[in-house]
This record gives sequence, C-alpha cells and structure tokens, in this order.
Amino acid sequence: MTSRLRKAFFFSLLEAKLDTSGNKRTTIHDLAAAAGVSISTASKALNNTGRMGDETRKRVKRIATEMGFRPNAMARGLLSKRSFTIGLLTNDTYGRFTLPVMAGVSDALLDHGVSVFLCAIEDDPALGQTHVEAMLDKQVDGIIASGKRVDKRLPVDLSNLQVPVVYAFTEGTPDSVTFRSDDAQGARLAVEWLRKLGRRHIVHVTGPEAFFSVRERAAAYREVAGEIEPVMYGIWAESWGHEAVQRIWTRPGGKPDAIFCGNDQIARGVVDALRERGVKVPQDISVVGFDNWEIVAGQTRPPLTTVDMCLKELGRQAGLTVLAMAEGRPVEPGVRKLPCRLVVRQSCGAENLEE
Amino acid sequence: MTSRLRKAFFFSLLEAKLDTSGNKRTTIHDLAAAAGVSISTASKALNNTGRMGDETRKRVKRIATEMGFRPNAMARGLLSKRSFTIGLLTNDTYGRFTLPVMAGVSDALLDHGVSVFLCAIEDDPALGQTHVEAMLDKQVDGIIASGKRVDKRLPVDLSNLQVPVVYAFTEGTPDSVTFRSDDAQGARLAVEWLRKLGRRHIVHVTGPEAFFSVRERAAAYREVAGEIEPVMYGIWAESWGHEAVQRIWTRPGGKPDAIFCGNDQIARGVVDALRERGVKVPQDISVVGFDNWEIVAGQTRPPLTTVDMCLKELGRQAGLTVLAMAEGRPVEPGVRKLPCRLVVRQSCGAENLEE
DNA sequence: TAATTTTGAGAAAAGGTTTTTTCTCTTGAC
DNA sequence: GTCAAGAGAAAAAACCTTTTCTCAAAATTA
Repeated sequence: MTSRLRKAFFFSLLEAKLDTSGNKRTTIHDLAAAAGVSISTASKALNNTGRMGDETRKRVKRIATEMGFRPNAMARGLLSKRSFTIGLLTNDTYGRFTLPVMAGVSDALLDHGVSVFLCAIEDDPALGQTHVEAMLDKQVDGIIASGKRVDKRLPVDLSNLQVPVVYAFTEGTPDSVTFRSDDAQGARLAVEWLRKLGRRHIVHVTGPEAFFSVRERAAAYREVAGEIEPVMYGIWAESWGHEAVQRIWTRPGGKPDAIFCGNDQIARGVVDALRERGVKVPQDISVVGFDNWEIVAGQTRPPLTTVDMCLKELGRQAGLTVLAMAEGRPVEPGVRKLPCRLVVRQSCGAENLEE
Repeated sequence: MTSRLRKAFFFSLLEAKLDTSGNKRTTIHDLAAAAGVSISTASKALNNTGRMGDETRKRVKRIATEMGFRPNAMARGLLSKRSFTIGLLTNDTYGRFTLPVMAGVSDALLDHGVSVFLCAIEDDPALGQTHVEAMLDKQVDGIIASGKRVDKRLPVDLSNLQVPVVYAFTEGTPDSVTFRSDDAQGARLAVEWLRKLGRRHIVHVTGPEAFFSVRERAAAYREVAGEIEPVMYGIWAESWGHEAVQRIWTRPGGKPDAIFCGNDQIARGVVDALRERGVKVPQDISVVGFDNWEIVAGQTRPPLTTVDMCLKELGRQAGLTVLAMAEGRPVEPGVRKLPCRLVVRQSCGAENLEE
C-alpha cells in the first residue's frame, strides 16, 4: 500500500464518518480526500491546468464523476468575478417577442454555462429599478434589454451600469449595441413575393404610423409594390383588419388582388372579413401577414403566409454579444439589423399560382 | 483629529490611489475604510446585528449609501449557502401557461430578494438535464417545475435533488408539493353561470379525453348542466370548434342555447362558426370558454366570457412555498387545487339577460 | 559524478462577506 | 483602589475554489 493510497483510505474513512452529520454537498475538499491528492491538484486535474501525471488526472476526474462533484459556482465566481449569469429585462408581458428572444439567448449561452434571469417589468419604472438592482446584487455578467417595440426605451436607465448592456428589439442608448429586425427587408420580401405570384394591385393595411417599424415597412411597400395606394394606418387588432376590408370594398374603384398586413392579427381580421364577403383567399386575393405568430397565423383559415423576424436568432446573437462584452472582447457599438424570412403557408396560394 | 478619523483619512487616500487602476466594485473593505471602522463593524452596521453605538451604525449606513455599496452576493452566498435564486423549469414554449406563473413567482419572490432563472426545455430530456445541472451548479435555493398540462411529467427527473422542488401546473412526484387549478370548480362556475342566465340546453365541446383536465371539467359539466348531452371530445383547435358546430347543426334534434367550451380557441371556433351560420351570440346562444387567453378571448367577436385559472396566483403560491422549503420551514406535501374565477365579457349576454 | 532541468504535487493566498471570538476601555459598585 | 460588568469595536475563522509559488524527486546534461 503506497503512502498515497493509505492517505486516501484514511481520508475516506474520515469523510464517511463526518458525512453522517448531514447531507452536505461534496466539495473539492471531499474529492481531494477521496482521491488522495491535495485540493490544488484536484482543481488542476478537473480544469486541465497545471502539471501532473496523466494517471493522476484521470483518476481524479473519474472519482469526481463517481462522487457527483460539481464545483460551487459561488466560490468560483467570487474569484473569477464572473457569475455566469445574465439578466434579460423585458416589458413584453405576453411574451410574444420576448419568449423567442429568450429561447435564442438561452440556447446560445447554455453551452457557455451561463444562465438567464428573466425579469418582466411591465412599463413600471419602479419595478424595473428593483429588478435591475436585484440583478446587480446577483453580480450578473451582463444585461439584455428587450421589449416589444424597437422605437421605445424600457422605462429604466441602464446607461451607467458597470456591466455590459445589449439591447434586443428595443431602443438602446446612442453608443450601445442594439439588435433589431430589418423591417424594410422583411416588407420587401413580402411584397416581392406577392408580385412574383403575379399580384399587381397590392394594398398595405398596417398599425399606427407612430411606430417606427410601421413607417419602415410602409416605405419598403411603396418602394417595391408597383401600383401604389395610400397606406392604411390603424391599430394592431383584428377589428382593424375587418374595418379596412369594409372600407376598401365600399369605396369606389377597383379592388386589390393582394393585401400586405402590418401584423398577423390584422391579417387574420382581413382574411375573416374577406371570407364573410365571399371573397376567396387565396384564389381571388392573396394576404400576407407579419410576425409569424403561430397561434394567429396557424389558426387562420387559410393559414397565413407571413414574415418571420427570426427573433430566436436575434436573441442568440444578443446573447453571444453580451457574453463577448462580459469577457472583455471588443464589440463594435451600433444598430445591427437582422434579416427576416418569409414563411409560406396558404394565404397567398403559392402552390396554385406557381404551377 | 482622533485616531479613528486619521485612520479613515489615510485609508481613503490609499483607496483613492488604488482606484485609479480600474473601476472595481466597492467592497465592504472600502466601506469600512471610508467609515473608519473595521470590516466586521461595517457588516454588523448594515445588517442591524451586533452591538455598536447608534451613531456609528448610522454613519456606516450613510456612507454605504453614498458609496453605492452593495454586498457581493457570491461572497454572501458562499457563507450562507443560499443563492437567493430559484429556477423555473418549463416545457411550455408559447408561454401561455408559464408566463403568468412566472409573473406570480417573480412577484412573490422579488420582495424577498430572490431572482428567477427561466429554463425552457422543450420536451427534450437532454436539454432538461443540462438546464437542471446548470441550475444546481448555480446553487439555486429551489426549483419550480411548470408545464402546460397537469397530468404530464416534465421529461426530467427531479426526485433526488438536494434542493426543494415544487410543481406548478404539471404533475409532480407522489410526495411532492403540487399546485394546480381546480378544473372541476372552474367548470361548475361556467355552467352555473349559464344556468343562472336561463340557459337550459348546454353542450360541452372540449379537447382530447386523454387530458385529465378535460375529464374533470366534463364530470363537473355532467354534474351541474341539468339536461345533459354526450360530451364532444376533440382537439384544442379552432377548427374543432367549427366542426363541432357543424355536427350539432346538421344532426337531428333540438339545438342548444349554450355551449361550454374546453378552451378559448375552441370557443372562438364555435363563435365564428355560429356567426357564419347566422346564429347570434349571445342573443340566440351563449358561449363560454376556458383559460382566459387574452389574445384569443379578447379578439373574438363578441369577446369571450371565460374561466380564468388564476395562474399568477398559482405562481405566487408556488414561489412562496419553494421559498419556505428553502428556508427549512415545514411544508405539507400534497396537491393543492386553486380556485378559478369567471371573467365575464359579452359572449353570454349577461347584461341583456340580467335586465 | 555533479549540476541543471523537468516533472509532479502540495502549501498558501486570494476573493468578499458573515459570524464568532477576543480585546480594550469605561463605568459603577464595593 | 480593586473588581466586575458590560459596551463598543476589532480580529479571526469560515465558506469553496482557483492560481501562484514552492519544493522534492526524477531525469537529463555536462
């Protein structure tokens, strides 16, 4: 029996004895004792650092697995000044935009061992402040601010924090990093698709002109729609889709052969109103939505062809960026527009028309 | 100049000098130096523990505020073995159920300084395992498992964890604490409301019989509906609502004067189908939904009267419970059913009928 | 063979806080 | 004038891990 092994034996007895007192977490101390090495050697073995015999390293790793040892993140963080934690701040209570963003962030960071605090502040500055302070107390490595509108700030000041901040789908401060979708490109995608299908008279029914996204999409529509009509601004609701159809069909003049809607809810209202009028979608008219909100786009009859803003990808990039900043890697400030993609379902009649 | 003040002066100079190197966080050490007291005194002053002069305590607190000192959660957690952090595990990607639960949890725990990790595992056992391990690494004080169905387990084993686990809107292990809504009571609420409005012939159109909630709601329907018809089981989709109306109106026999639907989507399908048939809601027939999913219930024409499962309250209670367990307070295991409430909108014609 | 390098592994410090223990005064009583 | 009590505050230990430093032994070179 070598000295090392004897020591290991002695320690494991000792530990076994102590262990009866309570079911404490196994620490690196226990691991070192069980493996018959010093704490430092155990640490180095696990982290693939330092110098030691190959056999020692393997043995420590094996025993660590057997014991189910997992290093205490707090002790580790105390030293490294990293918590491997970030905060996701949002004022989107429905989760329409935040959940996909969250999924992307989480997906990107999980591999790096980073977990995400979700903090929903519902346009309440006091609540926002409280959440931010809680996050700072928890030593988050960074914060992602997310919203439901790219031209509105969150009701909380993140400008002088000592942790990196990235904005995703919400307006950021001038010198910050901001991710948003490319609304103009998305709108072009939709309108060009309609034109490719042979549609020539395209109407744009959308949300309030006060929204930046609305203006961007409208500008793109005007740019590529060919035969242009005044953009119909309204609200983000099915009822507006209904009303818009009502207006179009009661006014004099020709009827459109396509309607490009500002979001899926409006599109759904439009489709329902058209059906009630006996206008066939997609045979008589094509309708395209925006957002790809499954629950709306998928349940519409027929299911909506719509523009997807790839929010998960947006979240992924925001996550990687805030991580890079937390690790001190240089990140260029500015607004990054991410491309949208078109999701083809049946409201434009692609299959029929392409044959 | 007293000794204490001289010391404070010396230290603050020293600190000022050191501070030029980098913008480190102010620690309790800095605070103690600035206040001219020892670290332990500073700690006790802030935590209202120990003995010291009233003046000293106040001075330390004042200086702490001035310096913007916030204790390092990791150092604190290392000692107290509490991270003031819990994990919320969910497989509900839409967030239909999880977001309200999350809001409640967060709301309940924010006052206690506890933050929430949201971990979305999409029915992927490997992903679930990874998230759970990440949470354990981060030393969460507890875990809330949440789902989209009360009779299904999350695809991850939480039974032998050394942290407390509470189940919310998902099935738990036998000896665990589980929160769920009282589906039977909710269904009774709906049907009793219809009867109170004078409806006598009530049909129940609902989701798949395999769902426990469906069976509970159906049983309650049979119990209080008076004139009973066979429950119409189907799927959770608008299309099923359409089809059900089609079936009811094409079969021989009298037509119902009320339809109690298993969820809001089905109810919406029903309402739309009725309108298309020229049957007036709520004049000719009352429709009531289940879930109170704003985006569906509110956009239906007319807006749906529906049963709200009070998921936020459910989350709140789950949060407080897991906190109690984390603090070692005794918690009785078992299934806790929380009452639902009826949200009256216009699909039952309450106003008209009550006059 | 003596001197030098390499290898393997332990000791110790650091990180920021809380808690327990210890120390130093002051004050009042005998 | 000595003691005891007690207040006020400092010192030290503890929490768990990583990292740097040190040291002994083995291997290599001169």
